[in-house]
Formats: sequence, C-alpha cells, structure tokens
Amino acid sequence: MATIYQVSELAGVSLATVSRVMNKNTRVSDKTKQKVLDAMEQLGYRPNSIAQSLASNRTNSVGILVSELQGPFFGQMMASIESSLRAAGKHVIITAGHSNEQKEKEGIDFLISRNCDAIIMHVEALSDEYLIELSKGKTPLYFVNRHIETLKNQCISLDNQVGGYLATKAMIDLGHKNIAYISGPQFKSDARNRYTGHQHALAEHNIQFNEQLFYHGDFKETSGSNGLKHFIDNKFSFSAVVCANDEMASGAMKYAREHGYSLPNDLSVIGFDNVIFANYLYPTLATIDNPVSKMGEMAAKLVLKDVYLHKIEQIQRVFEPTLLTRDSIAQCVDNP
Amino acid sequence: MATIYQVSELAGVSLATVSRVMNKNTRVSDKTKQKVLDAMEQLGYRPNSIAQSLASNRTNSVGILVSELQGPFFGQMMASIESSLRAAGKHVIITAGHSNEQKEKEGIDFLISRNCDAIIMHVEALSDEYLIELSKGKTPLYFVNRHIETLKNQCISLDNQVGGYLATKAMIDLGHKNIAYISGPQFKSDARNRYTGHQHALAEHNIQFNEQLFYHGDFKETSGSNGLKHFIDNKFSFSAVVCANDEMASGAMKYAREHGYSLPNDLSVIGFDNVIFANYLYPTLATIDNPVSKMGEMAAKLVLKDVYLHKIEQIQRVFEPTLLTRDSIAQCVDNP
DNA sequence: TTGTAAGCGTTATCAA
DNA sequence: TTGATAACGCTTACAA
Repeated sequence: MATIYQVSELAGVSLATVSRVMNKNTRVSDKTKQKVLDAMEQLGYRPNSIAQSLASNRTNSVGILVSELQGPFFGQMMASIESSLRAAGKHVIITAGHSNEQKEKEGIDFLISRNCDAIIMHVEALSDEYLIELSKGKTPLYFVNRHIETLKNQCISLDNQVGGYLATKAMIDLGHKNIAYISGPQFKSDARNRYTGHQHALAEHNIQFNEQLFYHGDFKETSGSNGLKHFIDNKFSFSAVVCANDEMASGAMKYAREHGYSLPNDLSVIGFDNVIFANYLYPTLATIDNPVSKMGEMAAKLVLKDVYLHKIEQIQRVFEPTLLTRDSIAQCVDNP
Repeated sequence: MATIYQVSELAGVSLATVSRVMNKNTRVSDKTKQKVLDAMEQLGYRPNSIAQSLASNRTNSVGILVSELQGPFFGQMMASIESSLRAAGKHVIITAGHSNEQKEKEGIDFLISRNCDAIIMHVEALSDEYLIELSKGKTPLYFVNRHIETLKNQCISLDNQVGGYLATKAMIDLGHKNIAYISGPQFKSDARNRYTGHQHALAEHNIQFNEQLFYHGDFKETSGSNGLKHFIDNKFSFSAVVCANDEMASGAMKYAREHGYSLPNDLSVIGFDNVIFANYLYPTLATIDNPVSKMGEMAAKLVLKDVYLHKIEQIQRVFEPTLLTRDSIAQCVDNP
C-alpha cells in the first residue's frame, strides 16, 4: 500500500502538500495539485483512515445504538441513518442495547471507546439523569424516539400521545364505545404516551375509561393474543381493540380469528407503527404511521450539521404520527 | 484523557511495560503489573483504540455487507454476527449493497478503506470471478449464503437445492400433482438452486414439469400476487403453489383469498426462509426453515478463528434447510 | 504557495 | 523481566 510519503516523492513535493491536496481546505497551485493527483493515481494511493483519525482526532464514524438489530422498526431506522451518513463519507458502527440498562450502558461505553465522533441512540432503559450526565462527556450524544427537555436539541422524537389519541379516535369515529386497550410495557415512555393519548381520546368523547378493558402487554405478538384472551375469557364486552403496536395487534387478530371472530365485523383492531407486515396481514391492519425512516434521516442530518459542520437547514425535531385506515376496522354495529 | 505515557510515569515504569500489561502476551512480574494496574485505575485510563490500530495494524473491526439493512432475513443475519463478534471485543461496520453490482463494489471498497480486519458479505450481483480476484487482496473476505468452489473455505452456505426439493416434496406427499412455482430472480444463485430442487422433486416422482405453472418472480410480495393472478387468469389448473420465499407466498395467499379461495382447502401454499411474520399470517405459512442466525454466527466464528486466531473447533460451512409444516398446506382433494 | 518538523498514542524490535 | 527508541501514516502549526 502506497503511503503519503511515496506520493510526495513521486510528485516531487512535500508530505504537507499532498495532505493539503487531499483535504481541499488550503489553497495549492493548480500545477502542484495536478502533479500530486497524478502521482496518487499512478500509485493507486488510498489514504489510511486510521492514521488520519489519529492525527486529526476525527474517526468519521458514528455509533448507533438500537434496541435490536432485527425487526422492521429498527431496520428502517438503521437503514435511513446509514444511508444518509454513508452519502457523506461517514460510516456507522452499530450495536444493540436490548432494552436493558446494563447492556445499554455497555453499548454506549463500547461506542465511546471506539472513538465515534457522535452516537445516535435509541435507548429505553437508561434514565434521563444518566443520559444528561453522560452527555457532558466528550462524545456528542443524540437520541431518537425520546424527548429529554434538558437535551432537547439532541432529541428527535415522535408525538406518541397524538398517535395514541388518533388510534382511539378512529374507533370512536366508527361508533365504537367499548374500546379495549392493550398497552406496551409502561417503563417505556412511548408506551406510556400512547396510552395517555388513548385516555385523552376517551375523555374528550365522554367515554368512561373502563379498567377492565385495559391489558398490560409487552409489545410482543404473544401479549396481543393473551390480552384478547383475557378480555374474552372474562366475558368483558367490547367491539374494538386498540393495540400499542402492530405486533400485538397481529397477535390479537390471530387469536380473535381462531376463536370464531370475523374481522373486522365482529371486532375492529388497530395497531401502531405501520411496520411492513401490517400490510401483509389479513385483513390488512389499520395502524398509526410512525415515520421512523424520516426520523432516522433527520438524526443523521443533525449529526452532520452539529458535528461535521455541514450546512443543513430545516432540522425537524418532533414528528407527528398519522392515521392509516385499512381493512381491520369497521363501523360498530352493536351500538345504535 | 490519560495516555499510556502518564500511566507509565505514575507507575514508574516504561511505556513498553504498560503496553505489555495491556496486551497480556509477554510476561511481566506480578509486582510491576500491579503497579501499572493501579496507575491505570487511578487515572481512569482507557487505551486509544485508534492509536492501537495504527501501531498494530489491526482495527478489531469487521465489515459486514448485506443487501439491505432492513427485513427479517438480514436482521437475523446482522444480529447473530454482531453479537458473536461483540462478545469477542470486535465491532462491526455495516453497510448495504442493495443487490446491485455497482453498489456492492462500492460497499466493499468502503469497508476496505476503513481497514476492516475482515469482511463478511452477502453479495448477489458480483460475479465469482470478481470475488476471487478481490480476495487476493489484503483483507480476508467471507461469504454468507454463497458457495464459490475456489474460496470454499471462506464460504458459509445453505443447501438451497435441498430446500427447494423439500418444499415441493411436501406438496407431493400431500397428494398434489399440479404444483405451480413462483421463483426468485434467476440471477441470484439461491433462487436458481431452489428452483432446481423443485424440478428434482417433480422428476423423482414422475411428475412432468409444466412450463405453464412456472412464474418468474422477484422475491417481493407483489410478484407473489402477480404470479397467482397469472395462473388464475390463464385458467391453468393447480392445487398447490410453491413460492421461493415467504414474501411471495404471503402475496400469493393474499391474492388467493381476495379471489375467493379458502386456504388451505382450495389451495396449498408454501414459502421459504421462515421469516418471523410467516407465523403471523393466516393461515400460518408452511415454509422451509433457513437457519440464517446459525449461519451468521458461524461466519463470525470463522473470522474469529482465521483472523483473530481464536481456538474454535467445529466450523460448519454448509447448512441444511428443514421443512416446517404449518396451516397453509393441506391434503389435495382434487386428485383421487 | 510550499516545506519542515512536531505531534497523535500506541506497538514492536532490540538491547540490556 | 524491563527499557529505549523507532516505527505506524497522517495532520497541522510555524517558517520560509
């Protein structure tokens, strides 16, 4: 592998000049520049990024911490972040936190130890306090799907409460009054906010919240089935079920169908997130669109702007979810 | 940030000794070792991985090139590779090739320019020749889901032909004789091999291959629907359809149902890969299990063994798919 | 505009 | 078992 030294020799200039040609920031005469470029070409020179990093104290790498490397939600997030960053010549180092405090800490430590220029994270188990403390360190931290008031300039978040509201409102608009709710784990702020939105929608339409129709799920398919089983076994009366994410909605639909419900006539179901397979289900699942890709892209832009000083305007920090009406919801027939 | 120099000063030893303590490979007296460890502790010393890389010519990073960062298939692959590698203190740099020749080349170049110690790739558009040439370079290359005879020691592959065979055989065993096939894009070797397996199963059971019942799909949901539409519109007679992956099977099922077929009684459908949502569909999709996670893990182990000289036995390079019987297939009723 | 030379924080070679 | 000291390949004052 050719080094900058060999290039400088062949071109008949100094190391520094070669470096200048590469970094385009200081002026070099066109003639010398061309000599250097030719020499590089001839030697097939490729700068050693490690040496560049050591000397410049920049690694051009951005750490990404997601809860899981699999699943449609994180897939979209990683894909959008990676492609935006890669287009700018930066690369991503990805690791998983598994929604677990210890592992999230370790993941962040790991990324910091790799000298990432910034870290974009989707953390669920770490407290605001911990993150505020951590962000006093050298590595700039950015948060997706989280709002921390003190660090609001580094946060990209979704208005989950509005999303929860929209889902329940859609059911109400279809005439449903007995609306069951299967929530996500309440230690996750998005799960809490979606639930709050649900309650607001009920309150706004003068529907008394019925504790019987609440089931505490865990965002996984099985808790969707279990939730529905719980409502049915207890003979609670309901014509619609709002699920805090699509996986649970899919579990609920599956259970309902296996127990003789015709969907959506006997039961309306709505999910949240709009993951890819929501549209593969039968009936296709109505849901709340979660603009993850856009949020990921925006996180990348934010890093490009703050850390790499790119000129980027129009940073949007809070995103709004929208309702997607599909075949799994229908007019309520029970109530007059 | 403390440097190795400050540690050496505080401990009253030379730089070299501190380095030796860190790298555990040469003997250091217990007494000096303890002094060094104490000094590190006291200063909160963290080695600078960039400097280590420059000096040692090892980055402890492994490049991963997948077709897409999203989707259940690649999600599982990345997750298994990352966790195995991370457990060994290595990190992954992930990028996407989008099944496109140019982009795959660029992706590899990019990873090489980042000085990855090895690259694990899932490439579809690059030729064997190109890869053979490329692997003469400095960076060791490993291939998942691909078999290149010349580089067989760096390949982890699935016996797709057996998989294709098993899928069709399952239909035959249920009494089906008119079996339609929706293939993947034939430039992809896995798609070709699955198709070959299909043909072998037919031949083995003396069923004449009927060209009418072949549809050339592209592994996407829509081509599953389109394929089924094609068969139906042309009034070809068939009681089963074998799809070269689960996405297409899901599209086929959707189309069938929307056109009045009762599944699986009117039509048996089988997929391939066993992606997560196959089990969410209704009816649950019979499929061929593709052990991606195990393959990813094995790729990581192979790198650990070859590149980082870990003692690892039992490297398995070829994996066998298995049949997963679920509700989307049933006994054929048309044929006596 | 160009060159000189001092880092950047390690590892690794060679003596002691 | 330890210590000097030269790499590793680049960036960046500072001088010219």
